Amino acid sequence: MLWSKYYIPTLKEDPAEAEIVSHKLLLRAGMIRKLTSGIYIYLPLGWKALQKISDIIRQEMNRFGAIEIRMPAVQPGDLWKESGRWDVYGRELLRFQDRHGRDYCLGPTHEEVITDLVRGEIKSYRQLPINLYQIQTKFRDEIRPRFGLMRGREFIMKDAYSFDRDDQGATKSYEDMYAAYVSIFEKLGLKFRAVEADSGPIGGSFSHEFMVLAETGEDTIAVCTECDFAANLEKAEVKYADTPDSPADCPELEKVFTPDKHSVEEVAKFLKVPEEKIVKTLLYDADGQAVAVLVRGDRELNEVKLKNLLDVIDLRLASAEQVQQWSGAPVGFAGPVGLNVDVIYADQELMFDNDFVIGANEKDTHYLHFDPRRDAKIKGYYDLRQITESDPCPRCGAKIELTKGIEVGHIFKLGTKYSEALRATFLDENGKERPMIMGCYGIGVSRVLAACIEQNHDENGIIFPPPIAPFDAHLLALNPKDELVKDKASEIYDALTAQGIDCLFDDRLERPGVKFKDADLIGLPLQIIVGARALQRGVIEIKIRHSGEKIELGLDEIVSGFQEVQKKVFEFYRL
RNA sequence: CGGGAAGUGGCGCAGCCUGGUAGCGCACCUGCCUUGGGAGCAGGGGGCCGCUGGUUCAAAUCCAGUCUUCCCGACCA
Repeated sequence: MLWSKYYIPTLKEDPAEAEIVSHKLLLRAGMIRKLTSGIYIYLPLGWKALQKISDIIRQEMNRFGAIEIRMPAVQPGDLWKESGRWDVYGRELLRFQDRHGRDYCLGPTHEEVITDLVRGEIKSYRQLPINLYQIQTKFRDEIRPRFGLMRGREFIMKDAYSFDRDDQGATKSYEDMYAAYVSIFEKLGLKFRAVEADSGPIGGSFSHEFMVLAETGEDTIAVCTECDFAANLEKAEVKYADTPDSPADCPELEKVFTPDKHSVEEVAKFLKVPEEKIVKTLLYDADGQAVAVLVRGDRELNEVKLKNLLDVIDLRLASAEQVQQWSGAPVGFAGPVGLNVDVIYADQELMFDNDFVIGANEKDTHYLHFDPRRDAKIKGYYDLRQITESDPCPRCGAKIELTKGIEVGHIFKLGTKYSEALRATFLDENGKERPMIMGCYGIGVSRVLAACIEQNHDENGIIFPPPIAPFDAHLLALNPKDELVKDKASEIYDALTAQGIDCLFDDRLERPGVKFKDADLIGLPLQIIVGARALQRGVIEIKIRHSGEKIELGLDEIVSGFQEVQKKVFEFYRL
C-alpha cells in the first residue's frame, strides 16, 4: 500500500480529549476518530488491526469447534421481557420503539437471541453439544464511557454460547474455550494471564477472566510466584496457614478522648498504637438493611466478598446521616460495642487477636482493649478483606504478587439460567425433557486493540506485536525525488509484496524527519529505510521497532535478510 | 446521578478579570528553497467565539439558563 494513496491522518499533538496512552496513540496514529461520546469511527489503519485480531479469534474459535453466525444488533423487547432482564438490566440497555410502538433494544449481549434461536431449532440430545459465536458490534449505554476504545458505548465483541446435554459436557465446552482463549492471546503476541473471577450478576458457577498485563490496567490481579494461581483481586481468597493460638487475656474496655481523630491513621498516631491494633467499623446499607463490618485498621474491605456473603443486590456505604442514626455519632467514631445495628460481621483475621482500639459511638471518643469475642455480638467471621502482597498464596502458600491488567476476555459457565427462563430444552436418551446447560464466552475485540497499545508502546508511539500490526513492514523512501532512492524503494516494495509481505510504502514528498516520526508513531514492527547515503554504500537499513536495533542489508539480499530479521522479531513475541 | 474542569478556524491554545478591529503555533493552499529525525523564507484561504435569552450605545468578554465534551466515583468485554 502506498501511503500517498491511503488515508492515515496522523496528529503531532495529543488531542485534549484523550487521557490514557492507548486513546492518545489511537487518535494520533490516525486509527480512530470520535463521532460522539463513547462511539468511534475506525479509520483504515485501526480497522485493519481489528481485522487481524478478528481473524485470529475466528481461526482459533473454529479450531476448537465453535461455529460462526451473525445475529442482529437490534433485538425485540419481548425476548428480554421473557428472560426477565428487561426490568433488571437497567438504563445501560438502550431501548426504543418502532413505528408500531413495539419495544426494541440495541443488543448489549446476545443470550436471549441465541437461546431463542436454539430452542426453536434444537430438540434432541443428538444435536448437542453446539457452540455458536459471532463477532459483532454491541451497544451498552455506559454510565460513563471513557478512555477511548477501552470503555466505549459501542464496541466490537466476539461472543460465543455453548449448549450441552449435561454438566460434564458443559465443563468440557468451558475447558475447550479456556484452551481456545489461551491460544488466541498467545497468537496475538500479548502478555496475559487467565485469572479466577467473580461471576458477577450474570450468575453461574465459575468463570475466568483473561487479563492483558499492563501497568495502566484498571484491574488488579493477584498472581502466585510459584504455582499457577491467579485471581482477580475481588475474588482472591485470603487464607491462613494455620490457626494461631487464642490471644492472651485482654484488659477491660476503657474509654479515651480522641478529639477530631476520625481516620485510622489519625487515631493510630494520636494513641500511639499501630494501625493493625485498630478495628475499623464500616457501616453499609444492604438492600435497605443496616450492616456493620469489622476489619483491621491496616486492611481494605473487599466489597465483592461482602456482597456475595450477604447475597444482596444493592450494597452501598452508609451515608453520613445513616452513620449518625446507627452509631449515634458522626462518621469516624462507629464501633461494634453499643452499635444500633443488628447484623455485625467481622473479617476472619480478628479471631486471632484482641486488645484493639475501636470507635465508641460517641463523638471524639474511642475504646481501648476491645476483644471481639468478649465485647461484641458478631454474627460470623469470614474472609472479607482484600488480599495483599504479604499474604500467602491460597493454593500453595508461596508469595503473591499484585499486578495490573486489562480485562479483555471473560468466560462463564452459565448453567440453565437462560435455558430455563426461555425454555430451551431437549429430549435426552430416555425421552425426558431437560434444559440445556449453557456457557458464554466473550472477548472485547476493540478493547484488545486498546489493551495491546497500553502494553506495547514507548514515548514515540505504538509498538505493534506482528500479529496485530496493520502491516508487516513500513518501507520509507527518504527522498523520493532522488531517482535512485525512488527506484530502489519501488523495487524492494515489489519484491516483498511478491513474497506475501504486506508492506506500507511511505512514498510521500515529505522530509525524512516527518517520515521517521510517523513510522515510530504508527508502530509497525519493522521499518525498511531506503536513503541516498546508505544506498551509496550499497546497503539499506532495517529498524526493529521494539528494540530500536538497526541492521544493514546488502542490496542483493534484501528479501532473505528481511525475512531473517522478521523471524527474530517473531521469536521475541514467542510466535 | 453526585463531585470537578472545559467549550474561541481541522488540531493544540491565548484573549475574558478591566466590554470597543478575533489572535498565536501546527495543519492547509501558492511560490522559492530544503531532504537521515516533525526545516526555512515569502504570500494566501478559512472562525455562527457551543446554543438561547438578558444587561449595554456596544458582548468572545458581564448575568441567567441550556446543550455538549472530558476527568474522579457506582457499571463492564
